[in-house]
Amino acid sequence: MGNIIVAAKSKDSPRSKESIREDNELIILTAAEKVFAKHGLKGSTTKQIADMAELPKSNIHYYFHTKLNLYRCVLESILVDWMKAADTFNTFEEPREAIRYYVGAKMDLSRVRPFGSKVWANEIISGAPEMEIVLSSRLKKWVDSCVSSINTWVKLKKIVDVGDAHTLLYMIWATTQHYADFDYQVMILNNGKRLTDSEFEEKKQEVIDLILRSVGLNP
Amino acid sequence: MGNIIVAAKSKDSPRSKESIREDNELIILTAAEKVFAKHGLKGSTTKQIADMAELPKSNIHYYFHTKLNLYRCVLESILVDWMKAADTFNTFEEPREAIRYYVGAKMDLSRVRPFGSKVWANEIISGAPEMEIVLSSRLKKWVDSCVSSINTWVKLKKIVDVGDAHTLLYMIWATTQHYADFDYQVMILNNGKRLTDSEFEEKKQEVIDLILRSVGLNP
DNA sequence: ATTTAACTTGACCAAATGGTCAATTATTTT
DNA sequence: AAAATAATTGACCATTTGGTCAAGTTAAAT
Repeated sequence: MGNIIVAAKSKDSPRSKESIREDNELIILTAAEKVFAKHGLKGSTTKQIADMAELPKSNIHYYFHTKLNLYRCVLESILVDWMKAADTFNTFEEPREAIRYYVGAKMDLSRVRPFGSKVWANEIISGAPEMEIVLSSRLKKWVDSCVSSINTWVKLKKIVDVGDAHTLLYMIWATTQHYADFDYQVMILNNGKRLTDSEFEEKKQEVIDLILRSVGLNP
Repeated sequence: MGNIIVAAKSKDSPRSKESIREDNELIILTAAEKVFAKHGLKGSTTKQIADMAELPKSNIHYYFHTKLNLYRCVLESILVDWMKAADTFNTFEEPREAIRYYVGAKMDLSRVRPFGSKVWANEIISGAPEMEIVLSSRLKKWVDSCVSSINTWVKLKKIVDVGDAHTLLYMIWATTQHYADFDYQVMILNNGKRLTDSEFEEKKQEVIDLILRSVGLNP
């Protein structure tokens, strides 16, 4: 994420239609992610998104038809990154490594794409009216497999008995996403200064250690 | 919270002006809390709030003047409960009891007043435009004292060295508030059924145990 | 009983909003 | 080069919105 490189307009080398569409869709998606993160679906206006994207409002409608459709596209695009991080959980046999990498990946995501996390947070807080299906199918499935991994670790006495595995999972999600969703509060309580990269790395390690200890593993 | 008892209108016993105001303010605040929780400040309409309160829209403006003012009142009223729970943290000498009671109190709050938690979550996600002062004064002060308690425990070797005490605090906040803010997701992942009271008590205990272990305390 | 103050509410309004459309420009295809 | 397709954008519109107001009703004060 971050910077988007836009080819400078020039009479000499016209941009191809394909790249125009790709560029503009990305510009709009990025702008929309920011605006939706701050104001939610209903609170965001197409005008705001257009201004953020530095494009006329009609242009937004040309590429995404309706605000609701754009919103859904934003959510979907975030989900891609989210699922990548999710995969790391099941690629490690040992709980120490699985937790370490998964928590790390989720912390990184909070750092790199905070707006995306906020859009999803807003969506779920308001009852997931647009993404209920995703939650009850794709997410549910992943969570189930994750829960059974944790239960296996408990049975093999590799970690402490945590009761319902969901509780552990929620703690991981909540704690890591806190640094994205509530970044503003984190900043204020850090004496008004945004965490530097190295500070953030420290916190990441602290979170990993806390969670490892919470399941009885010595970091 | 929960049910609001409204005196039945009757020609025989007219309600006093004072109680009319008190009743209506509470009815409106409660309705607004629900609506703001679901749609955020900008996404909520005074009409929605009026409908939820079963009062004409003009009535909302009569009591609270503007939507923004009503929103601020809702946030303030939630803060009262929030600060009560916060007090429990500093009323115990020993970390085990302090954590146990504070986490328990926050979990109870998530259960009893989920809408309030969501309104605050929305406010902070969108950059705390209305409540920045509260965060950087009242909350900051409380957090500072809380951090020094934790640091003392570390020095006295009563708990493990957790690094930055804020990290522990954020984990507690995030995990407990998850059950309010993301209650819908919790429900979906609980096979579409809302947690029963006894299930919730189980989760509460699991959360407490996880957090105690995370600081090296045996539950 | 009468005056005063507080509560109630439908009608109304200016501003903002999501979305459409037709006219124009730019690229691609034939 | 001409026809066809895609991108751009200002003007426009119906609907929704926060908020006002004046006319009515109810309770309190004299």
